Amino acid sequence: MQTTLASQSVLVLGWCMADKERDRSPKRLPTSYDVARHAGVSQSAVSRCFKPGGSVSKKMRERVMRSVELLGYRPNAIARGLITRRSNMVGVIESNLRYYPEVLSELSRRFAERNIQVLLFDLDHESDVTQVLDQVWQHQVDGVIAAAQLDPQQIEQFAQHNIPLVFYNRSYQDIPVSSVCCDQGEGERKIVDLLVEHAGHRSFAVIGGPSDSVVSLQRTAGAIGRLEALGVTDITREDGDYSYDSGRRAVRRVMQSRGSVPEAIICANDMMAIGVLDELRFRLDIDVPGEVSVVGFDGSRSAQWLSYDLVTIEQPVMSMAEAAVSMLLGRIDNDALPPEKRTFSGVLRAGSTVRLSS
Amino acid sequence: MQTTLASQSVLVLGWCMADKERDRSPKRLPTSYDVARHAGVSQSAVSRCFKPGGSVSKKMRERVMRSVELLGYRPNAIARGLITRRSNMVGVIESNLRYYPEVLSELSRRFAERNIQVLLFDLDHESDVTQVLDQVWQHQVDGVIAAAQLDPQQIEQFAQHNIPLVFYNRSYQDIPVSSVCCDQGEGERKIVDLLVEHAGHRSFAVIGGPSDSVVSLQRTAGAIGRLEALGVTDITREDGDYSYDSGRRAVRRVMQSRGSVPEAIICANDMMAIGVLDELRFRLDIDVPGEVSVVGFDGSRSAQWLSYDLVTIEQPVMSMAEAAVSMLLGRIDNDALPPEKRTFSGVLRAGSTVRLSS
DNA sequence: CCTTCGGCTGCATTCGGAGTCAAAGCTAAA
DNA sequence: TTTAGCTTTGACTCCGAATGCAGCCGAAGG
Repeated sequence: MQTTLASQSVLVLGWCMADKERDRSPKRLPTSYDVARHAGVSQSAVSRCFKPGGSVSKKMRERVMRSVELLGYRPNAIARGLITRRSNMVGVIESNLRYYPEVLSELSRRFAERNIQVLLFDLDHESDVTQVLDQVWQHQVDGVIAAAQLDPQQIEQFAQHNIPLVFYNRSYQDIPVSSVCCDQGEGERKIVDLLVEHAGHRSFAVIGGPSDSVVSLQRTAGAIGRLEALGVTDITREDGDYSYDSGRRAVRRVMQSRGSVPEAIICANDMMAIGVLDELRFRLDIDVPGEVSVVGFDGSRSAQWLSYDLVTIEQPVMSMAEAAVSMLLGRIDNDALPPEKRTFSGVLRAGSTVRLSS
Repeated sequence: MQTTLASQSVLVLGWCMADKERDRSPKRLPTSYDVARHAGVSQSAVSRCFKPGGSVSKKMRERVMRSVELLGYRPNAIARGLITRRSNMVGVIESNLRYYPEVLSELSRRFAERNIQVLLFDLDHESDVTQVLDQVWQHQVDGVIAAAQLDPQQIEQFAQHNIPLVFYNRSYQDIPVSSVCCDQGEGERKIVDLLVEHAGHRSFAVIGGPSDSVVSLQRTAGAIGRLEALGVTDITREDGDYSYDSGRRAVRRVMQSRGSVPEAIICANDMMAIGVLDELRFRLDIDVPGEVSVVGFDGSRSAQWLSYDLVTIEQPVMSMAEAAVSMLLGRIDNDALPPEKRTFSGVLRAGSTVRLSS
């Protein structure tokens, strides 16, 4: 239909008058050419008015801006992106959006402040990355923040495509790649020390997260490693999938397999810890912290709710998000910046789910 | 390594043959021209190979695809978008991301299935829309799902720009615009009927959400309207901001202002209801449901946790997300589709925070 | 053997803004 | 008044993929 319209207008207007009198179909946004024609200047001039520090006289700028206002012109980010090779979009790959909304929210806000848009890639499982990466390449994002596990080959692709990549809470020891992490192992060690040294516990259950989550592996490995280092041998291990329900189920299995309640239950995240708490209190009728201590990891909102008041490790989400954003933007502006790994310590949150021996 | 391959092949083929031997800087992604040259065909042919139903012979397709594999070519979505005027991106404007992650998660997943990317716009307050809209126009999204309030003028801009718009949980009675909603008023009526008719309550507190949230207004108006229709006059009103803490504070104010506990407290969302529950039980030492009934709205995950087991209205998030996505895509494919408003009923969730008189 | 028809293919153009370059305008000094 | 030196401006090209059109080729039919 556009074509029909176009040829009609050519017919009506005749060829001679305007050099390029393409018909702008009514619903089409005005382009820089439209503004230029309206203001009686060249397209380059319009473009320069939108470039910070562009060489334009005051008079020209005013004149152009008046037409811009009048026509409601907005520069077309797609066209700009094509020529500048900058889309002003970053990709955020996240696999547990529903459990960790704060992270995305913080990231998106900080990018928005800098006029950068977030293209969202939400994974069902961390293992689904492959299809998603294809989309990432196609959309020419300027950089990517990955809160999901990539394999070394995939990371290498980022280097080849020259797209900056910053991991959020995933670290790779052997690969030179930027990351912002909360020190999972250290956090678990703090927790174990508390449980063993201050609470005097000697029998444990460790409830891990999904097997494709490296963070979960690090947390459970950290906890178990420290327990063993302290000479604790009574450790029951069960896994969940980070969800509340899986925490409830896991604690049942713990009870079944060991026949009695351990002195402490260490969960790979808060959500499962909350499930464990509820199952213990409301289904198994076991008192926390009277009969068993329960701890989590994350420092999520709900951990602080009065019903739970969970002992956990708080990840400094704000600082981590800020770090991730500034690292990524730094690498977008200067692709010579070397990979950098930043690790934040989690903070032990006091709560009432651990029985401290007095 | 891919790049190495590419330049090698160029080297082998020699310079003379290609008319436009522009230097492809090493880290630059291969373009359709590179593929064309490598396969010894025209750029149009490459392009056609990526168009479903494109007119290409089997032999040609195989040949091109071999080069595509070898060079690691991926069509550039930006360039494509410029010429097709389709970015294959939709904008999602959301203001309460941290409270309602499921919605975004569901939307994003369903769009991803259809190979459409989500450009995220997260607002601090619903009132911040203006700046965000500018970004929306610039990025040439194909459509927008708005879980935030827009004013009529802003809605009109979507029409002018010919960008399909579907509201999620915001409705406008007088303006012809598409929306998917949960019937807030009906939900509250169900709740009030339960509290008045089955529980026999006659004194109420209503805790509303932030004043710039229309959904909150609809909910509180629905509740209060029904209460008055049933002849209830003892209604205390306080407002929060949807957060847990604001729920706790609000219930304190309720107690202060009326001096005693009402028979039931109706909250504009689950999060505040949970705050109310915790404050009542752990700070004010008031039994729920023994001394007061508490109800929420949303049907969020945490409402179902055993510690709360909240009576609430469950919004059919899956159906609503699916509806929103298909409505939007429908209007993107066919801009003649008229506005459509779809309303889903919420489902009353039984729980243990209401004392039913036997 | 020639024509016709349909399927493939390549050429050239298009999308909208950015940047290069040379020309034009302006100011100030000679 | 002239000229050097600077700022401002416009013409033109480019980014990378999609597509209308014309030409080409092969198969089938006369």
